[in-house]
Amino acid sequence: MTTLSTKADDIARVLEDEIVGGLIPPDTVLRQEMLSERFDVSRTPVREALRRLAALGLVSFEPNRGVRVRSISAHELHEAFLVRAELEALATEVATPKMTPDDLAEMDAVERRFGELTLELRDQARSGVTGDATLFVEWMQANYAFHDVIYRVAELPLVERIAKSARRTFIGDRVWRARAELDQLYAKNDLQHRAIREAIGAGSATAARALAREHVLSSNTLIEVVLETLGASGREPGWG
Amino acid sequence: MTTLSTKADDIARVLEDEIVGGLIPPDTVLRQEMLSERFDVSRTPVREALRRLAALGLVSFEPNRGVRVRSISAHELHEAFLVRAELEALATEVATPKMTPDDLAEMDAVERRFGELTLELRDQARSGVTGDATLFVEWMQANYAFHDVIYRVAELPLVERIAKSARRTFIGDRVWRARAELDQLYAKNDLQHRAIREAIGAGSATAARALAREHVLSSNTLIEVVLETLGASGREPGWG
DNA sequence: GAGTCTCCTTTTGGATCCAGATTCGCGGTG
DNA sequence: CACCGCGAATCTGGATCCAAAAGGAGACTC
Repeated sequence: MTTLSTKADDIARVLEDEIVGGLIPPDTVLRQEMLSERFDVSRTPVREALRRLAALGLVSFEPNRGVRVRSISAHELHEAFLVRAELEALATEVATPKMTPDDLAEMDAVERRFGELTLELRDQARSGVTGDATLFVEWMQANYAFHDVIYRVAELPLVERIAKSARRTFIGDRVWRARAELDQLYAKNDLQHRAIREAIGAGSATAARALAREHVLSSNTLIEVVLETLGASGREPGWG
Repeated sequence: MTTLSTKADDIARVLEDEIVGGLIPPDTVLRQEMLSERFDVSRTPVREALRRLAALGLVSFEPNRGVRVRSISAHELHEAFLVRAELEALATEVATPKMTPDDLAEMDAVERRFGELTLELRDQARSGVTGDATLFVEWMQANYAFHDVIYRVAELPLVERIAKSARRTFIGDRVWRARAELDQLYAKNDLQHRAIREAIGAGSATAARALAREHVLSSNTLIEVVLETLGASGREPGWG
């Protein structure tokens, strides 16, 4: 039985998830000793993990002062959506002529699931229940699953990697708290998915491309509206 | 007097340049001790630097076996061009309405310089001189300088960062050896730059966008043709 | 003679140790 | 009372040390 992975990589993956998931909020200072105790290792692999996160742009080193979780500005969030819009448009265009009937069937299945979750989520949002975030997380994952089918068919690993890393700047937790205002986004996303699916089914790469681009861009505008209504919402640390 | 930068970052920057510049060829195994001797430090900062390079995708860790400089496949190179095409198109579109007369003047100056170098390079290519690569490097830098004006005006740091990182997969050294076959690329690049400049000057964001996209894509096809004619060209280590 | 087992060298991953930088509190000074 | 300087506590960056994994040469077996 070989190790197959190094501790630095394991730690990096965990921290990565926690940062992009909003569990570790922006501007948090990560103390090396704290992390080394938590993961029960020395500071050496911790620092290597932090270097990786720094290269990914998730944290920033301030020499002799510590590492800080980077906060995403509104501008950066906007840019991330622009990047995703272009790259998902590209992936959709490339994927369209490569779609097999099986792939289309998978898209339908994923989309059906997404549609169901959308309904549930809209119900919950309208009823004003401030329940847990699990439903939202599921919905988000189903949303991504739809796009992931496209990425898989497109066979553009580099594009996929970059787009997914741009996807991460979208802090789920922050937006989740405003889910009551997201009714429009839920409905529109669902409709746009169907439109993309139909364009792909019709074999129109250019239409599918345009729809994919608009889909991401419209998500962007809605998210920005929501964040604006939220204003400078307070944020609990929930960590440290 | 503070340090302002850490050794790991310094080392990472140097290695980064050497890898993207082709000075350290793909598939090279980087021995930690060798690097620590070279930079006169211990292996600790060396490994942190390597972690950063790994996160950037320039090297890959093989647990307990070492780090290897990643070789870019033809498919990856193609993808990198696709990404650049989309993102430079986006940046050009965004930059167009923001261009001031001063910016346009700078574009003209940079483009003039690029045109001169293009002529020189075509002369050298036709004369069959197998001189040093400095002229090619200058030409490449002038080429990038043109696009950099657009990036600066667009004010999309994230887009710029991603596009430039995609730019790096283009190993200058490898293509340089085929410069005699690149006469078309030289001429076409120059003409396309002018077309982009004119579209921006005319304030047509959509035209500029389309031209920028085609510009990058046509570079791609030409590069691929060249690499194909080169076939599986041998490569000297020149290192280690 | 080919294949395999063993031992030794090399190299990596991780732990521990040390020097320098930053922070903070405390007392002195105008 | 505000301000400056000094020293301890804290934390980072880097060096050194150690265990374990991979690789390779030689002996041993069939």
